[in-house]
Amino acid sequence: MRGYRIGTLAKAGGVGVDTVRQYERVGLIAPPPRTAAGYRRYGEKDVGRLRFIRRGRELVFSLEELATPLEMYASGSARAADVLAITQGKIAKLRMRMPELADLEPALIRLADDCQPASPASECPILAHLDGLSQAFGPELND
Amino acid sequence: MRGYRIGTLAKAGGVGVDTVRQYERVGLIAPPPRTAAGYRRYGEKDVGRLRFIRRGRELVFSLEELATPLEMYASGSARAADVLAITQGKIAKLRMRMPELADLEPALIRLADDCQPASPASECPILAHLDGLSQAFGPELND
DNA sequence: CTTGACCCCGGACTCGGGTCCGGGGTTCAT
DNA sequence: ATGAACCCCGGACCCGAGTCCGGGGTCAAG
Repeated sequence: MRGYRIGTLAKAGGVGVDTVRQYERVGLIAPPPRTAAGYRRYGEKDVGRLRFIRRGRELVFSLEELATPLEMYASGSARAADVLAITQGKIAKLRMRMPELADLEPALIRLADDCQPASPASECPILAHLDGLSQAFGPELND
Repeated sequence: MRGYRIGTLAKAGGVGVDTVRQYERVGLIAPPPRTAAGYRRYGEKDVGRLRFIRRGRELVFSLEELATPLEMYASGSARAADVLAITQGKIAKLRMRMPELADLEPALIRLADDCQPASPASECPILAHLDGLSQAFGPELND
């Protein structure tokens, strides 16, 4: 019998069997054809799709965010303009977050380098910096 | 009476009142002193701390991940080495994710530019690319 | 001295994303 | 033809991170 069954697919995609079924439930993966006995049978494309989802999850994307384009693709009905809009929204979000992440890494590295491993935490520059973040914003709130 | 009360703090930190209390519950923010009437009274440091948490949340960090360094700081007991270890772990994680994000953005932009907004989704290059991700991995699983 | 805005608390609820359970069928190699 | 390994299903359960509720106290201004 041709194709993957759910366990094989799950392994290939790096997720659990339950997770695959979950994805099907929420509509992220189309209900596959079944064998006579009712077993799900998946193809090569499903492996790719599953990997894509997992990859997306590992980054920033919610299942819902992944669902929309996949869904549109499945029903050949959606217009590309819609996809474009979604994509641009995603880009905007990434734009906002990326520099913060980019800033963070070297800062952490520098701080880690400065660390005197034996000293008490109260002298740790990482923590000092962490605390220092409270500056740079100047609120004048007082009740 | 000196200091912020919870509503003011929440506003300053850009979160809800309930969220502040939630953070206190889970130990991310120390229980502040209270007025005679039982109102929480916060200081400048708390504003910074709250902002730090929110900032962290907006990126990739879970509350738990944020808790550890904050906690260590609170109890001056922790050794800087521990903080260093945590920080380096974080850096490693960022290293893994950053390039993926960095790759993603221009790819999305390029694809968006290519989009013919009026065409059916089946011709959308974004979706094509999405589907194309299934290549680049070559599994030889078959049962 | 009332009104409205604020605060207290604990517990319940939501939502997303899984993960586990249990009773039962299928497949396949030995 | 029997046991291990796999699959079915639905529903229960879990966790993180909030968010809402409801009954009650506080406080300042009009």
